[in-house]
Amino acid sequence: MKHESHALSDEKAVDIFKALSNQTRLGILHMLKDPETNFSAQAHVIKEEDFEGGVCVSDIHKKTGTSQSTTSQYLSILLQSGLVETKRIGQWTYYRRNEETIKQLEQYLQFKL
Amino acid sequence: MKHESHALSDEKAVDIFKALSNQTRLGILHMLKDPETNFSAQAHVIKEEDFEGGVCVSDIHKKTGTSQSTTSQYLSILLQSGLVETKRIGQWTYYRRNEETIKQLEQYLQFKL
DNA sequence: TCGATATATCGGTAATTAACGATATATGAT
DNA sequence: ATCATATATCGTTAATTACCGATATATCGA
Repeated sequence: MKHESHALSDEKAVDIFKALSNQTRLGILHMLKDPETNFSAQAHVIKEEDFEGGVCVSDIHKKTGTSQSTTSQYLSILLQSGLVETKRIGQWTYYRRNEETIKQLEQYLQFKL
Repeated sequence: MKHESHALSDEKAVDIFKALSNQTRLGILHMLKDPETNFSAQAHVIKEEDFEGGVCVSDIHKKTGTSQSTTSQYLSILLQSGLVETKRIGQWTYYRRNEETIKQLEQYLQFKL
């Protein structure tokens, strides 16, 4: 049985809006929407490891035009807001969109904003 | 003939997210969703003046818990982002939600984010 | 065990935002 | 013309955010 997604609080929504208030972070979210086309074939997306759509930090870093540390921090901001989720596999940390939160944000806009 | 609402650019979307990244400004937008219940009956919403749903700055100020100047600035931020529209009538400046922009933001979330 | 690679964290400076009180400006009433 | 009310703007300080380079940590391969 799949648990229901409960509605976002205003405080949580503000956190998400803050995370989205930056061109680079918004760009990361865009790229992660279609990893196949946005990242090179040799990107370390290991299908067997059950984290489909995940992209490692260094691949994201190459695309952002910001430093490695900034990329890492931005990913952590996106993570804390719930917009992405993460999994460590070996020496890599993969990030992918959390579509559940994104759906909740859509609902917030439609019904609560 | 009604002109089409064109899609938001990423830059414009970031501006809107910035405007929404603050509890007070988000609260103003919420209040303006239902002016009848959120503002006193004697609020200066003059129907003949053709700006239905508009609420004047001082009425909004009373509800926000911030100073008059902060309220005014926050309204100006919301205005610049396009989330509200404004009309001066006599000595009052009325603000109301710009549902067109809000709809565009919903579309942005659904199709571009 | 020793490097090499991947990522996170720390410590910093510059820029932006939050929020205020004081003041300027615009309008309306007397 | 003068005063009162409504709103905007200015000038300020504190807090937060945008980044960075340097360094710490974790994992892999030889």
